[in-house]
Amino acid sequence: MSNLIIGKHYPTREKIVEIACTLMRKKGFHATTLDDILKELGMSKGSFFYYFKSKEALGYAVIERFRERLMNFTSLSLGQVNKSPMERLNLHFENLINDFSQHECPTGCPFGMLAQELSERHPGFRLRLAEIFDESSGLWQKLLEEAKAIGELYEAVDCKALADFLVGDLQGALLLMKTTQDVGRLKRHLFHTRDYLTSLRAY
Amino acid sequence: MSNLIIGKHYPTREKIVEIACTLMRKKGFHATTLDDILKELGMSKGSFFYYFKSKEALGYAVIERFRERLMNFTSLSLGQVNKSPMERLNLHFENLINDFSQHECPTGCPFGMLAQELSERHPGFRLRLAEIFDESSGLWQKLLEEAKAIGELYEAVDCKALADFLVGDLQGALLLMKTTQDVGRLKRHLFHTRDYLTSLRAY
DNA sequence: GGAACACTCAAATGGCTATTAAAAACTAAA
DNA sequence: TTTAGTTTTTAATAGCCATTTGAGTGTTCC
Repeated sequence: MSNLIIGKHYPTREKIVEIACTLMRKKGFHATTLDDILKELGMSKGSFFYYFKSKEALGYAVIERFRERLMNFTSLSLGQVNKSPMERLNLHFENLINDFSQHECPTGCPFGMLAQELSERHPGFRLRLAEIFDESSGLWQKLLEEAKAIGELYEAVDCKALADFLVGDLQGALLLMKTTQDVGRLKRHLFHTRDYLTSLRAY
Repeated sequence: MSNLIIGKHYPTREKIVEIACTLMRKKGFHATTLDDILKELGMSKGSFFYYFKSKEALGYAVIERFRERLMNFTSLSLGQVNKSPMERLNLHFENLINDFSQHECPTGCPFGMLAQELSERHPGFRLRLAEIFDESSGLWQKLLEEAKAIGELYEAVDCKALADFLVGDLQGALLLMKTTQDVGRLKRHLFHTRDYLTSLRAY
C-alpha cells in the first residue's frame, strides 16, 4: 500500500520540500535545479522521483509550504485579539521588518517571485498564487472591517478594495527591498502605507 | 574596422533586441531562448554572436531598451507643462491603465520581472535595475516638489521618500495585475494611490 | 523464513541551450 | 578584377537538466 498519504510524516519528502523552499526563495524556480537540491541533501535522483512526479509537482508543494508559513506568520500579528485592528496591522508591519532584517540579504516575497517567473508559462501556478494573494487579502479585509466597526476607519471605506491595495502595495515594497538590497526601503515604504491608513481614520 | 560603434544603425542587431524585448517581457529572461528569438527572425545562431558577446549582453541591451521606452512613456504625461503636477500624475496613471488595457493579457512590468528573476544570480542586472527604479523615482520626486511648491502637497511631505513609495507601490500594482490577469486590479489600486496623495494636499 | 512493499542508489537517456568554429556569401573600395 | 572586410550560414561541441530504468537494500507482516 502506498505510503504517500496526506497527513503522514515523510522525513525525506519533508527535507526535499524544505531545501527546495530555501533554494527557490533565493534563486527562483528555474534556477534551482534538482541537482542543487539533492546535492544539498546527499541524495540521488531516484529518491526525488519516488516522492514527486516531476519538478513541477515539487513547485506546487513548495508554494503550499510557503502558504502555510505565510498564514502562520500572519496569525502571529493579526491573531492578537487583545490589540485593536490597527495595532495588529502595525505589529504585522513591524514583524515583517524585523523578519527581513535578520537576513543580511533580503530575498523578497516568494509568491511575488514565483508569480513573475511562472505566471506566463504555467497558468496553474499563476492561478494558485492569485488564490493565495486573494486569501491574504481576505484576512486584511476582515481586519479592516473590524477597524471600521470601532471607528478606526470611516464608514465609506471599501474594505475589500483597500485590502487588495494593501496586498499589492506590500508586494511592491518587497520587490524594491530585494532589488535595492535594503531593508530600510521596506521600512520607509510601510511608513507611507500606515500614513495612508491613518488618513482614513474616522476622526 | 569594426562596425559595432555606438550610434550607428544596425538593422539586424536592432531586430534582435526588439524581438528579445517582446519575448522576454512575456516569458522572462531564462525562458526566452536564443532559438526562440532567432526562429522568430529566421536567422541563425552565428549571426547572434556576431552582434552579442553572450545572452547576458543581450539582457543588458534589452534592459536599456526598456528603459528608453519607460522614459518616453513617462515624458508623455510628466512632460505636459501646461498641466498641474497632480494632473500630470493622474494623466500618467490613466495612460498606464489605457496602455495595459490594450493587451488582452497584461504582462506586468519588465523591470519588476527581471528584478525578481535575475537579482540573485546576476548582481549586475540587479544594480542596473535598481538604478532605473531610482531614476524613475527621481522624476516623481521632481514632480512632487513642484506640487508642494504650488500647494498641492503640504510642506512637511518628504518628496524623495514619497517618490520611492510610489515606485514600489506601482510595481506591486503591476505584479498583482499580472497575476490576476485583470487590468481592473491596476485601476482599483491606483485609485487608492491617488486617494493617498489627495490626503497629503495642503490646507 | 519469505513475500510484499517501501525506499534508495548508480548510471544512463535524451532533449535543450548557450557557445564556437569555419566556411560561404555579400559589399565596397583600389 | 582583386582584395579586404562585413555579415550570414551550416554544422558541430559541450554542458546542463529533468526524467527513466532497473537493480539493490531494508522493513514489515504473515
